[in-house]
Amino acid sequence: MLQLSFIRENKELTIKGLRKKLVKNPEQVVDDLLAVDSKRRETQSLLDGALAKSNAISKEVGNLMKAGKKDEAEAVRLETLALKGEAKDLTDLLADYEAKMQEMLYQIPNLPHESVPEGRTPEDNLLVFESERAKNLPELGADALPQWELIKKYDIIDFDLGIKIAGAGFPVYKGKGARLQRALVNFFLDEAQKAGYTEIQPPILVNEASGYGTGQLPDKEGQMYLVGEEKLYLIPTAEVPITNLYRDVILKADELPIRNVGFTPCFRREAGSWGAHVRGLNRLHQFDKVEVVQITKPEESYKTHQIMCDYVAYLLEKLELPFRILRLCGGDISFGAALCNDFEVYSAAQKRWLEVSSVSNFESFQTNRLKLRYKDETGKMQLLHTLNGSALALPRILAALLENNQTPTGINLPKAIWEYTGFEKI
RNA sequence: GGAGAGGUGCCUGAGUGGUUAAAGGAGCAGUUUGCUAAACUGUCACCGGGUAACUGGUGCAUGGGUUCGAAUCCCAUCCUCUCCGCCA
Repeated sequence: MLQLSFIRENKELTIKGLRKKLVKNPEQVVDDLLAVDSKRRETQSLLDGALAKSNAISKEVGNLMKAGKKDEAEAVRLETLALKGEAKDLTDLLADYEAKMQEMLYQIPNLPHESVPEGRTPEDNLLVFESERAKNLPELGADALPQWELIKKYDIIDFDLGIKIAGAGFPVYKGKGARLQRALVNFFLDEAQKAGYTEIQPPILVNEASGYGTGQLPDKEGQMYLVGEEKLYLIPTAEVPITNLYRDVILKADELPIRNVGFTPCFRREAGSWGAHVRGLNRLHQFDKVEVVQITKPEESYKTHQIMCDYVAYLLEKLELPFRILRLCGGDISFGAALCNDFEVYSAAQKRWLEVSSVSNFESFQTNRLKLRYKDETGKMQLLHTLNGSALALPRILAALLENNQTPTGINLPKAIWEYTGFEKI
């Protein structure tokens, strides 16, 4: 959620940013918001005056009662009836304006960073980096198998069993498949720890307030699983619980930056997004992911974003995967992000690029909802910045590893994870 | 699931209708100091008004209600803890 004071003071900048994010009629959106805001403030002033008067009268009644002047107190008491009605009306009016403003603010996306390219579709995303392996893509020959065939051939993941016990999109990992997945998780967690992140094991169900805190609600209501009668949501990413640990928190400057990493399963309904390219591991309702989350001072967040991107790139190099980095354009970047770099690995049998990580800077968009702040050097309360990124999402990494490393005699795993798998080959 | 207790600021914790989020502690800042300690002073958040000093309002789990006036009384909801039961 954008800060109202920012919009008020930077109207043109806001409109420009919203236009880049392809918001329709940004002038109208901002004007409507500011109109409600100005009425709200006007109403608040009137209400404050009425309440101040009423407080004074109450005090007077109290004093008269204490002094034993009961009749005078009674007379003053009668005077307040009109005032009371007025205050009630103003209170209701103010509540209306506040609710309306809140609703409008929730609908407004974050403003994109200046380095975000203009654009509408994924084709408009900007290629910012290609790894050496990406410049020299592996050629597998005509008989190369896509991941869904390899999975069957080596019997490491069973989709039919998943359908039997849960439904499509819930794979069952078996034998070396399960072991490989666990090995990758441990590899990612150990690397993150070496890079300075603290490991967190959060709940994977969260309440409504947490959904609002990180911005999944109300924007993506239908994309999360709602569980039971408790109104709890299955998390779509560890970002949600790990960032919400800091909801309603005022941090001290010396506690910053916060660097957390968490491994969780992630659940996504993916309503309406099933199509031709979602076979096998490409899109799932449940998948595992290791997520890194940082909370920084505002002036450090872009430097941190770069560090996080470098870290993800380092992991992909260790896994010997060809990858590229795309800077998402205004039309493709998510609702709450100011800047987002997508990491894609090349899956050589499908001959497709698969997104395995998004590293985003939310600036103060989440912390404004979370009320996550710190006192800066001058003693002023300031919203912090949040960033997060996958490091990494498992299924597509698995897909690329299987496809790119297939040989007639088996699948050769990258050296970096041998000590975790206990085998070098599937 | 049964019974009970409770939710007040960063923490402890008083407060059963009348100025006040008491009081203490922690942390931080300032003063003092050769240094440290001690002492003293200041220090909750949010929304308004004001260039500013300052000032109005709101907040005692949440939402309603009663009252001139609510932390305090009433209703509903949420959460936590204890004991019993069940149980990974």
